[in-house]
Amino acid sequence: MFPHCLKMHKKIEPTIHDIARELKISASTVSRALQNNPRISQKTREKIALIAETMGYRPNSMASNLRNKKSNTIGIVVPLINRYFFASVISGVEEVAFKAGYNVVISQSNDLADKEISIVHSMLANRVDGLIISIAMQTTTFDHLKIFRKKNIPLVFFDRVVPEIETNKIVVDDFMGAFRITQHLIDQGYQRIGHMAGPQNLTTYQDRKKGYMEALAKNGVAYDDSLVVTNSLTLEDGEKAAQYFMGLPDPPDALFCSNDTTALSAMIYVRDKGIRIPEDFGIVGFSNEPFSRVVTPSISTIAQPAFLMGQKAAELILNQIEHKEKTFKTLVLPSEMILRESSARRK
Amino acid sequence: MFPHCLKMHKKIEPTIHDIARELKISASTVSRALQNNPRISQKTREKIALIAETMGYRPNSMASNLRNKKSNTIGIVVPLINRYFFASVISGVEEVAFKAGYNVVISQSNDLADKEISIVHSMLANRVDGLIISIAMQTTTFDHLKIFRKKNIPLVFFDRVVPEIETNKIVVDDFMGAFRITQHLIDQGYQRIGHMAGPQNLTTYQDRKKGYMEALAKNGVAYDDSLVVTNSLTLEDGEKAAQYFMGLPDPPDALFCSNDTTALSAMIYVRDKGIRIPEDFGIVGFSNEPFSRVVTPSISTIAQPAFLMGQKAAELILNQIEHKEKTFKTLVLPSEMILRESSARRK
DNA sequence: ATAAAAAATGCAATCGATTGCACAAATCTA
DNA sequence: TAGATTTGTGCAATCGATTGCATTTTTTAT
Repeated sequence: MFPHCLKMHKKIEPTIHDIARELKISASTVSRALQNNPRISQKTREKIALIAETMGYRPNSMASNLRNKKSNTIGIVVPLINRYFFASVISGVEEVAFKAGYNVVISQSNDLADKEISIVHSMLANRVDGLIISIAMQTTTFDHLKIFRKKNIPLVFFDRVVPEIETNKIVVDDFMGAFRITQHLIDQGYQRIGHMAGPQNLTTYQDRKKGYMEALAKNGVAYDDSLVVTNSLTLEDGEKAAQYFMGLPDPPDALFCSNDTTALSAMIYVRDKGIRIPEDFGIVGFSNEPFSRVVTPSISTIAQPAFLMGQKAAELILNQIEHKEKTFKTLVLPSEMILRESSARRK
Repeated sequence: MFPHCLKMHKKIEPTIHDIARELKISASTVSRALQNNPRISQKTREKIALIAETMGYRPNSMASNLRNKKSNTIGIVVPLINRYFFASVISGVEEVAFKAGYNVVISQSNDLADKEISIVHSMLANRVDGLIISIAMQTTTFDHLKIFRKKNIPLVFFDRVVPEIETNKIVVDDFMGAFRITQHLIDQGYQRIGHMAGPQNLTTYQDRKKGYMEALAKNGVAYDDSLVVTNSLTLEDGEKAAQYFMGLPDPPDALFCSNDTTALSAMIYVRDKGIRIPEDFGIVGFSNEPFSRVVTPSISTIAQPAFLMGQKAAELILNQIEHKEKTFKTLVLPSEMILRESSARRK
């Protein structure tokens, strides 16, 4: 209505057209100059850069995203942001993505399938250039993820992967980690080793259980179903399971828990029963939570390179986005066994 | 070139124009129908919804963002994503933002001023509708944040705020928390209480120190500069400081640390010297890190409602974005004192 | 049946950056 | 110096959704 009013609203962002008008040239030239297109002479480029600077010009990424059909955004979906493992992965993704000029949009499923589906659809609508995801415990259908394959949008699974979808995946060597730490318990002289297993719809927990079973088998120990409890691996689950184990007629003398949380609560339960750890009872966990190192006794566990996992996930997805990499890999990152007090029976 | 080829590339996303063509109506009508604009008849609206559904239409948010000059995105910048406190805040922000239909883009400054500035500029270029930030330890200039005030882009500080910038802020009652926990130490009969202070350019750590000093003053205890160490509050800093304290001719018999990390490392140092905690030496921290509850002895500390803080931050920024709220508040969330073993001298 | 009012739809410009192609200017060649 | 190159700029369409205004269609009133 009153075009001159624009002068009053200093907050209005300058565009390439404003720069063009200022210099009495065309917007195309400005656009090209700002991209350092060699077709524009050095002289004009400098002139334009100067004006852009003084006007406080910042390219409107919504406009260029639209034109380029590229959002420069990577989506990441995790069950819960404030879980150390996931936060570390996110941290790794962010680091690599930021350096490459990408934004990271984040969402959490709270381990609920419905929320996950809703999030993923929202990411699709927002035209993320790629999605990095660790699926929710609850998730059992995968149509929302198959869309990515159909539409050829880069997709990377980490940690909790979907076997039936062919795409890039990054996992930790759960099997090997579980195998080695179970072997470690055996080496320490523990005889009856129980296992706290996680939801068996997730391959990670399947593999941990398999590793446990394999170690037993390798050592000629018969598998005993009563020594395996499957639950959701919460603090409470750990305590309940410990109660079950210690109530058995022939209780175990060691426990391999599928995460550190349950290892901790089980440990506290056992200790409060007056049983000495590690002398009378050994406990090991999985994941190397920050607390595992500092509790007493400190908990032996398997460290997963979470930050590295995030970096690798970002690299993989950037490769797909920018180099149109077509082949899919499954990266298996080595896990690291960290031996601490909770299982150190033999010095 | 070969328009019919489009049929081969099923991956091409349908637009409102495709829907319009299909129904031989105009794109405007489709657009309005999809927004449930009452100007479009019920009949056509249903027809359009049906076709949109079968074509798998998803609005291109880049296009509507451009047109509406709104990104539907909230930026959040934290020093480090995988720190429990920050991860919890992010989690809270995400929850509220997602429900309101906003995306959350995340970045970490690694406590580096330069990276923070770079991130903030990138968020500006990406036209976030608002920014939630906890500044880096290193940050000492604030031009990159003042831009938001100038351009009238909603900005919310949390935890680590900038006093000189007038905007919405959310902090925990650091002063009160520090005061109460110092008072607690005094009540437990500790006589010489040291303080491990954090970087004094951050108000949070200033306030914690002030609370400590106030508690001493209230109880007629003279402030002793040699009992205060200021550092960056890392694990190593905590150990070094503990070493310093215990080497004093007249060492303290209790320590109020500005975070749990240093409380832990100091505690380990002191304990390893054969000093009994809490009998001979009391230690309290700040932040209620997950490990504080499970270490031995467990650490008394001040809990900050991180998740709530994130929710409130999101609510504040959404209010500014959507209701153009002009007035600024500073929300002071109550901190909670959590008493545990490390300071429980008197039963 | 007809004018007037109301309802439904379409046209065309817009948001800001990008880019193929055309055109103009500068430089070079003979 | 005319003609051929090379170099530098501009025009106008495009990306997909939105919206003020105009136009068409339907409904209501007379």
